[in-house]
Amino acid sequence: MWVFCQAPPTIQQSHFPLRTRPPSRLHSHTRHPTSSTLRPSTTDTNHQIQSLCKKGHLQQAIKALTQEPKPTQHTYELLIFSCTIANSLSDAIKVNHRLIHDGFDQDPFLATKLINMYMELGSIQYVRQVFDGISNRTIYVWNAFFQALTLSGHGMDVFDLICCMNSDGIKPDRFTYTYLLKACVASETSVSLLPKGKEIHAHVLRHGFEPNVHVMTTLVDMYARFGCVLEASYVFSEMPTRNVVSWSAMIACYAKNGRPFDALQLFGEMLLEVDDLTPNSVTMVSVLQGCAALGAIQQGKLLHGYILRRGLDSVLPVIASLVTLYARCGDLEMGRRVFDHMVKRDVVSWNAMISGYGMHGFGKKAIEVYTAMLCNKIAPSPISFVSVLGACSHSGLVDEGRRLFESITKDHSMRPTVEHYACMVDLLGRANRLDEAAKIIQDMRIEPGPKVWGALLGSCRIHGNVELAERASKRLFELEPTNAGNYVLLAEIYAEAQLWDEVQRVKKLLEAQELQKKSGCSWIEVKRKIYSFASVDEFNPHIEQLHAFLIKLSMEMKDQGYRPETKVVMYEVTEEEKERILLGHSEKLAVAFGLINSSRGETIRITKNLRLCEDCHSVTKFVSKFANREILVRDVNRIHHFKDGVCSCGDYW
DNA sequence: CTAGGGTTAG
Repeated sequence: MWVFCQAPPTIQQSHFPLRTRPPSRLHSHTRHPTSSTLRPSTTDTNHQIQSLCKKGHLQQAIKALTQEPKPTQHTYELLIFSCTIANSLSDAIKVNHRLIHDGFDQDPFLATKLINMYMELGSIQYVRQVFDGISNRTIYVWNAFFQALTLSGHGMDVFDLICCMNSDGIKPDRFTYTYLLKACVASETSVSLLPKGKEIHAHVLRHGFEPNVHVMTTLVDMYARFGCVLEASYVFSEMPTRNVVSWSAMIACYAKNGRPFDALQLFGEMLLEVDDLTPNSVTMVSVLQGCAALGAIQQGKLLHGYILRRGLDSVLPVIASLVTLYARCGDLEMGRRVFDHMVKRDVVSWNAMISGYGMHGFGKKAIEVYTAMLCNKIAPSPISFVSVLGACSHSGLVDEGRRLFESITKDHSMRPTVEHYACMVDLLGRANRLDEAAKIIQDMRIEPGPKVWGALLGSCRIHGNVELAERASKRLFELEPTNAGNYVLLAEIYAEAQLWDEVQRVKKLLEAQELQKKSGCSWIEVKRKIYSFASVDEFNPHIEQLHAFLIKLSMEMKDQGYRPETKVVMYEVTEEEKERILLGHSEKLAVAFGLINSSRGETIRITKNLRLCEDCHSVTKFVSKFANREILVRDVNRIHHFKDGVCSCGDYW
């Protein structure tokens, strides 16, 4: 078990001159022969244009350009830079025309600059025009073009072009490889480009780029984005040299691919590294994510302290992650406090706060924060709407949600995405307005994806609607045949309706594809250590004690009116057997463990990987009353706050 | 001219 280690010293040595080399010239590659280095005395107008550019007076610079018969390469370099800063495509085109007129169109240095400029200005057509227009293509020109294609989502084109580059006799360099790898993950194709990525990986090794940290880190990141944790960790472990970025990439890989524990563990290893490796804000964001996923609030508070000591507490992404950490760990007040202390807030930090309130079931509060954001003149992002609609959904605020959904188009002139539709279906479905939810899908102007149908199926599960569930699952089985969750949901719906033949049929579908139901798992943090419990777990060292505890508890509760919700058990077995299965649910084990291993008055915080089942929910309500304990359970959807026999979700989840 | 990061999610 990873225990947090001592933070490295905060103060860094800085006796040495920070710059060991004099500032180099911008680029070492071919400059135009007319460049100022070869022709020291250039005209006054050239000087004038250059200084106007440096002062940011682009319009005047362009005006002066018309009066200069022989602008130099350097003059054009500065003009191009100015157009980028001014974000003016029309001026860029003007300058470009004049540049061609002056015979610089075959200058690879300026072509590279032009490509970068048009990329910044978001015009891939002009990028292509520049590239097509130049025959003297240096590796810089190729790389700039690849970068532009990759960043604009045209990564696929890169793979065709690499052949042309080869036949031009130009060899890919370390920069080319990073762009190629990025193109694999950045391309929007229906088929995965993972095989392509592996192919490039082989090239990288064969051509001796293994010592290059940038290339190798990009490889780690590529595998991470394809969800190939094993491959990523292999590349990482084989890297001859690693720096903060490589470590951060690997930690992020774990955090993003459902391996939060490994993320924290790797962070611990990073702190122990002897080299002067100091985690930075980017590292901390991923570590905080890991902590939030684990619900490890004690570890999280240590990290918060570390962040304060390191002075990283003014970095926006770090604060947003802290807000989320506290919210997801159940300490909404602390999240709010962090949020309130922010000097400047961007849309992401507002979103974090909105969703924080949402997952705790404070829908009205979430809408309040959303409104406050608008008052602060922060434009909502698509995620703002997902957050606030999700909040409405958890609190059953149907009308408010409807209004917000309409405001997406009406007030913010944005188009609702599938995610937004999924939120609406969830909102209506949960509120048992299944027909309206189905109608939303019917009237959708975009293709309802798996998220939308999934939201409908989930609602059918809550309200036991077999007929609609069959319709939704039929579509889902087509759209994502290998998602076990969909089969399980349908089976649960059949089981609740006592349609055992159908349950068997769905289970067979699952087995035929060798898919498995995700097994339930709950965990709890005690003295900075995580203890996890699985639903069928005879190897757990505490299991006998916990079972005895639960059996006793269940008898006491039965005297007080508790009736096991045996309908949630998906097996056709006796009532007695069902009760036994229910008592073995991971969440109850975690609650029992928490009660045994914490002191009175201490809040018990549990995290679960699936949705809370009805029986666990009602048992936890009982326990909160009889043991007089506050219990927080975070399931996949939201946070349940149990106190005095009631849950904050109002039995609506 | 290069690499890693925040908010949402049935």
